[in-house]
Amino acid sequence: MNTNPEPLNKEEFRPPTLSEATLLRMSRYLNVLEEFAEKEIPHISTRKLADLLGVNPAVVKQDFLPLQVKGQTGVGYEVPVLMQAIRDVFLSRGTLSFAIIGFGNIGQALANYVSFEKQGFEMKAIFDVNPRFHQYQVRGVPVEDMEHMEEIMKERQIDIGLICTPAHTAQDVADRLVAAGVKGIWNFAPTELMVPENIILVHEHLTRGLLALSYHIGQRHTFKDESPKPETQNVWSRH
Amino acid sequence: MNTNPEPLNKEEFRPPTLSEATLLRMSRYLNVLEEFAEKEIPHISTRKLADLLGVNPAVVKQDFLPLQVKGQTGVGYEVPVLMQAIRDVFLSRGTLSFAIIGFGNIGQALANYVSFEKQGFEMKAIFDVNPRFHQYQVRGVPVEDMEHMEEIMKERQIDIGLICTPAHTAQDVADRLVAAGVKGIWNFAPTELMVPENIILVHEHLTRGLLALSYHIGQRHTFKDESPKPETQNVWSRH
DNA sequence: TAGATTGTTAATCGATTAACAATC
DNA sequence: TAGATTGTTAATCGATTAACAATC
Repeated sequence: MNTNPEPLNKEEFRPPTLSEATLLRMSRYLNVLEEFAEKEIPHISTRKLADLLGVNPAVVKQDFLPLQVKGQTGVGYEVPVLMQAIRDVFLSRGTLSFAIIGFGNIGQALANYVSFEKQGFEMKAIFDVNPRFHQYQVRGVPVEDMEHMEEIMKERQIDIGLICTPAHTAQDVADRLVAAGVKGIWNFAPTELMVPENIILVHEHLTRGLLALSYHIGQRHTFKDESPKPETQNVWSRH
Repeated sequence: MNTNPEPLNKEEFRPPTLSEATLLRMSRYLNVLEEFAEKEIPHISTRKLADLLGVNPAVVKQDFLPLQVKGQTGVGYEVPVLMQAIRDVFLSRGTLSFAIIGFGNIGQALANYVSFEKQGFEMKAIFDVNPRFHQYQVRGVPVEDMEHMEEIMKERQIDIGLICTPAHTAQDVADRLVAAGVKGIWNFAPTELMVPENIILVHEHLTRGLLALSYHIGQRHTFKDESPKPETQNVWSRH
């Protein structure tokens, strides 16, 4: 991408460029660190983290390389310090606000999903075309009609839109979210979307899980079974 | 991986080994193909598919390499044929049944998520510890107490368990699912799990999306802006 | 034919893994 | 000290991309 080796001479903090694989692991590290913090376990090593996620310890070390954090040789990392360092990478710009579009099954589940708040994200609006939902509210946020969505979202300066509508209206909603000035879109509808270059688009591929499961089960029960299967001795591990 | 070039002499169909990245794209191809089938568009090319997903056409060609399907030079693939070929990779062993454990927000959303049925998966049970849910049912499937979960699941020969409980009980549920004889687990709780080698475990990392969004928005609005945006002219003086 | 696309091989790129000196 | 772990460099591996002959 960047071929000419320009010297890095600005030393102010800048979040490093992370691959999608690293980003995924980072969110998993954060889950683990939150558990450890709750249990007041003071330290954690790359080895431990790797064991928990089922990855090679070297990958954890590589992930931490660009972080603004120092571990203690022979001991590991301080849980709160490491946790903060990872959060800083993600939330360097402060907290973000979001709106949910579509108050169907998934929309309702996400509106009630408190983990988002715990991570510092604020739900500022919920929209649905169906009038029967307009009487509802979730933790103080009412379900509103979609007619004035753009104005409402601009007014409340909402950063992210969560598309929870059926697939055939998702592109339409995406266009309106762009018009409403969002910086990013999180798409839960099982369809591909077109958005301008400057909009961050994250797709939640819910059927991927089902298909991956089906594929791997098919693989295992067709071919792995050929060899051992004395109840496989239950070797517990992460994978 | 396989260095010695052993001749492929069994020509019965065997699903090829697919990477996680390929598996994810496969599920996206399927989404697109279903849309095209609905609109009765007869053909699709790797170029078109690549454009829709935002990937390089070469990656699509590579993904299709192990598929049991032939495209027409100069035309592309027949939509129904390609769709079936992809489904065959995933569902080679027939349909799978699943149970939902935990009838909270996410559990309810998944129980009502009809796409699973459309893909040929059958919901055979729903469990929750809370008695107030035991009066409910979703499309004929009642919410049952967790006490006899293992027996019920064995009896109904359920293949997959969807963990939709809070994080702190997820490992416990996983252990019981293993005891109940599932082949795979789909974990929606934000925690890492230990399961035996022979159990397929798929993790749905719901906070990943939020963090990825936050990270990319931070990146873009901090550094991409450096070029245009007149306020950020910022001539950096070295010292 | 001209234009488009498949299907494959080889080249490139990036991510994972191994290895180990430094250090608590 | 002995044992454990960090932090980094180099090697390996696998996935993506490029290129192009074959073909409709």
